[in-house]
Amino acid sequence: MEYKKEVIRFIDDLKNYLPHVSIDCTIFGFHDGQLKVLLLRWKETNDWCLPGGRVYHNENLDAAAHRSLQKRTGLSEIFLQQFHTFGDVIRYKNFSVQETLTKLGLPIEVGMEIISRDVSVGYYALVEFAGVTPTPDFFTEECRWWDIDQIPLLLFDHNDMITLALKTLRRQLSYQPIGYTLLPDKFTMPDLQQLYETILGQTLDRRNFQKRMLGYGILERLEERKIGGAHKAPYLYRFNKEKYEKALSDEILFVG
Amino acid sequence: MEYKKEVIRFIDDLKNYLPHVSIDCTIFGFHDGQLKVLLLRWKETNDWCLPGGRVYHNENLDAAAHRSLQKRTGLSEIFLQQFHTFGDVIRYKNFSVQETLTKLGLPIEVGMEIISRDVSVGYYALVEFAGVTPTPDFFTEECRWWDIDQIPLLLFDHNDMITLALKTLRRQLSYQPIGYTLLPDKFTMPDLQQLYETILGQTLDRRNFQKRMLGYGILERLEERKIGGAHKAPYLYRFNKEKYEKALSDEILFVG
DNA sequence: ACAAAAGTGTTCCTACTACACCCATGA
DNA sequence: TCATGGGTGTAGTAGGAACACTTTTGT
Repeated sequence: MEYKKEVIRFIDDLKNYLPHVSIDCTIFGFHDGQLKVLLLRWKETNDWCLPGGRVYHNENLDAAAHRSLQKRTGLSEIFLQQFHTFGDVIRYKNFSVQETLTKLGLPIEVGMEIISRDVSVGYYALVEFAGVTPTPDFFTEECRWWDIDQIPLLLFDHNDMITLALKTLRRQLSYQPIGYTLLPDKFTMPDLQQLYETILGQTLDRRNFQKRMLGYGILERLEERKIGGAHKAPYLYRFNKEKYEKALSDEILFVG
Repeated sequence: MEYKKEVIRFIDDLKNYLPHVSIDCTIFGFHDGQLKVLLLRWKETNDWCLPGGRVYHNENLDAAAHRSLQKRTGLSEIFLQQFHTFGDVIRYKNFSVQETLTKLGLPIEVGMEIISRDVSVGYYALVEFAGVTPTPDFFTEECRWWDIDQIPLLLFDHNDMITLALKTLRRQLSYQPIGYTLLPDKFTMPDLQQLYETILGQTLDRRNFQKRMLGYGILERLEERKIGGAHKAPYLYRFNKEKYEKALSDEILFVG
């Protein structure tokens, strides 16, 4: 009964959105030396997909992406970047509408909305792992992080989206700094290096990496700390926000 | 009478397209040492804009872009690249619907369609200037090239689109070769250099430029020719298509 | 013969790469 | 005390940048 009410509300809500336009977000997080992506599992199924959303009639595209992301992660200020719009007619690989609707107990009306041909604008986000509260949405009952190299077969064309998001992120790394929104406020140089190595999928020289990073002048060194770890205690660093923003807009050539 | 019939056909045709989704193309050409963009002038007005189009319900986004472009330029095989999707609610700067509809003698029904909130996918194309037959569409009566640095104030957010298209093109130049579709089949090294200089907006060293270009192994030198010009006759070159395509997909680091 | 453009090669310097030793800490 | 990881500096090298003279052709 309660569920039925929700469905009605959902269908009603659809009128408020632009038809045929959707957004999907590849949300990158970093934890335990692993690059991770936030995925959702549909109710009553074992099918996973990217978090997404729709756009209100009077809402900017970027605002819609931020709104969706905020709902899924609880975060409001995040690095969010549009990277590609997916507009093929056939975007529904690995997806049996009939089956899913039956499992969800949804009327065909909803199904038609779901499978209506959408042009989907792809965004990727870089968020601080620890600050995220994964939250499922109406269609889904589980929301959790997946290691980037263990992503299962996803619904729709979402595997392609993640692949292209990662490719774009890697390229972005070559002309913009990264890390401000992926790392906690204070972090060590090895932390930062591990992040870069994980994104790029290759190891980097410790000394050269440090030289380069410091050379860009966007880092501030604090006191020694990093208590708790074994071995020699590494320094903690923090991004200088102003200089970081400037480097972002200047598109300085970075790691390549 | 004939006009009225066309309007009816136009309105009827709208049903075949995805609502709220459009595409716009920044078509770059190169002539007389100038980078140029193809613009359209609306009937009965002095308002210019980018060529664009809509997407059929069963048509891929890229296909729609190619189709629109083909209509405007007569070219079918062109380099076409999606670069950004423009999704702000307010994309209608410099545009008085009322006034324009009156001038065009169009019913309000058409006006509503025109000003309905669209998410527009931006593409840019690189075409060979000489091969293009600029062709106006239903709403426009003039279609011609404009020098990139003399673009007037355009309708909608089309000035922003051109700016971002050029920025993306410049960046693309740093990791992909350019020129295959912008230059005629045979061209001289100074031609190619002029193209690069025009796009980048800066002069380059003749010798270093030649060394680098030849170094990438995508050019074939032909016989001396380039008849007609004064002074020493430069060699003609041609792109090696296979190697060019490979360089495109490899994303080798190029001029930066 | 001269002016204007094109062909070609070398030197210089910067920036990235590779690499080794010492220090701090927990077990 | 030893193993592990972190802090730091230097030498080598490859590739981009700067640069000059000769050749061709039309006027």
